[in-house]
Amino acid sequence: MQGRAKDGAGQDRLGETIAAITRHIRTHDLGPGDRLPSEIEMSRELQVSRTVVREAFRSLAAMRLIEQGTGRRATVAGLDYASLSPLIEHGVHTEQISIQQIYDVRRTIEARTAALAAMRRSEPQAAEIGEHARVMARSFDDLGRMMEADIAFHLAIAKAARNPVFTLIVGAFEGVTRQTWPIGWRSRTETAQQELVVGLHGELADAIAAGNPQRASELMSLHFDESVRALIAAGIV
Amino acid sequence: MQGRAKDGAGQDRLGETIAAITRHIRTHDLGPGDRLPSEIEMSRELQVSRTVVREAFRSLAAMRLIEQGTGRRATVAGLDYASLSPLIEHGVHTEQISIQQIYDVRRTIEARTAALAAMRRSEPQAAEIGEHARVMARSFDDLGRMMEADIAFHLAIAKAARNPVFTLIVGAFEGVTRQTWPIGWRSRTETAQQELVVGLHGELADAIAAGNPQRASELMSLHFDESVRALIAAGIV
DNA sequence: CAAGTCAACCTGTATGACAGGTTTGGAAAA
DNA sequence: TTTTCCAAACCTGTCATACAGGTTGACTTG
Repeated sequence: MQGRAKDGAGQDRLGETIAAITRHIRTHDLGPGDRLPSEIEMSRELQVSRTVVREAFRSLAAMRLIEQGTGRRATVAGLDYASLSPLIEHGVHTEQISIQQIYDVRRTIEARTAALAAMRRSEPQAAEIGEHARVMARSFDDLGRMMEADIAFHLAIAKAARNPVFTLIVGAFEGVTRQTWPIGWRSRTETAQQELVVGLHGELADAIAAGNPQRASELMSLHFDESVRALIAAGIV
Repeated sequence: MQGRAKDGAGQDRLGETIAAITRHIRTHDLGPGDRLPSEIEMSRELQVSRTVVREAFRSLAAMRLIEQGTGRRATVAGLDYASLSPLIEHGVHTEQISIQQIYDVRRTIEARTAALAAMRRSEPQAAEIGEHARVMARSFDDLGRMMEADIAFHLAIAKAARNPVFTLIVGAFEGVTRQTWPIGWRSRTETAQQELVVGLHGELADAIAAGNPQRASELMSLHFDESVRALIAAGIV
């Protein structure tokens, strides 16, 4: 064991190793799918044990900057909101975030994605959005399917907005939505209310297909107003 | 070694351990600052090696759901956007996100935080926002200080909006901002342009202090319009 | 009762080992 | 020559053990 760390630099081996890996990605100009050095290679290069390198890789994998798999080299990851959902859920479970606060953010973001989608959506995207709305309309007997169609609907709109950051944010709320959706639905006791919600999705899909950003944005805002009312009616704060 | 995993469940020890830890937090109703079991305790309980438990803890720490420190038990973490900045930076470096896309998201979000801040800010918060604007106004000779004041200004507004999710999102862009701010500033070659930008911050602070959400929102939008023009002038896409 | 001390506990890191998945070069077959 | 197939080399996942150094809490001492 020779002078490994302590040579002027700090002694935060893990942090430095994480930095070294991200630096490697940048300096080698790696993109999604490109392979990273093996753990042993990296440990030799940085003069730290494989243990530290492993924890560094794991940390990056947890943030979804890289992807790992048994026997396979780690690869640079594409953008993925999977690491955001747990963060939001954690905030909600520990009562640092309220559901209403999430809805306020979603209204703000999704009014914009709806407008952008109306301007930028491709034909297949418009079709997909419409299809999700239609699935919802015929899933009154299968709420699980309706919920998934609802989530897919909003995500498809975000994707049609052609700005991955919006997709990231909308996706971040997916986990929480899956947990609160049934509550919100059940709170809409009148059939008329339920049909209104589903109908709103259809109109929104039409506005986006018709390329009417103003109306799309308005409908999305209406949708969230209604949702917040439903949640309040269900006693959710 | 007796029947550890493989007993009906899957064999993804790491994933299961992570799930077990988050479950522990939920079932014991732990909040920020509360201590988690030690690694050895956890490994005995889940019948996995300390190695796996360590990697699980590390993964959660990377997502900032828990906090670790040498010799100390891991504790549940408060909401923190520190894990989001690297994600956004990764997206930018790998060219999956453009700076303009980030600005579009920021405009959307921050027009709303400005309006909310105008409605909800406390007196100290209004004072803090104003102070950041004033620091900017007298830092033409120290761009590092001006940049930090600018970043702090926007974050203070997000906090004054009293919705932690907005703070999370605004904070997520901090890292990227720190890398692109100087470029944007330099592209404003005319002194008049530079004074306009700084002046806008002052007016925004005033609108928030005066409790004028409409104007605060408008000013924030103007600010981002100007910023995008500056970035385009600098050749940033 | 306050301050200081120490033992028990805990995390960070290193090393070595091995199971089982993945890659890859080259041999064998077409 | 090209394609197919296979075994060796390589790689990650997990376990066990060891020890340095930070933290904590209880016990001792003033």
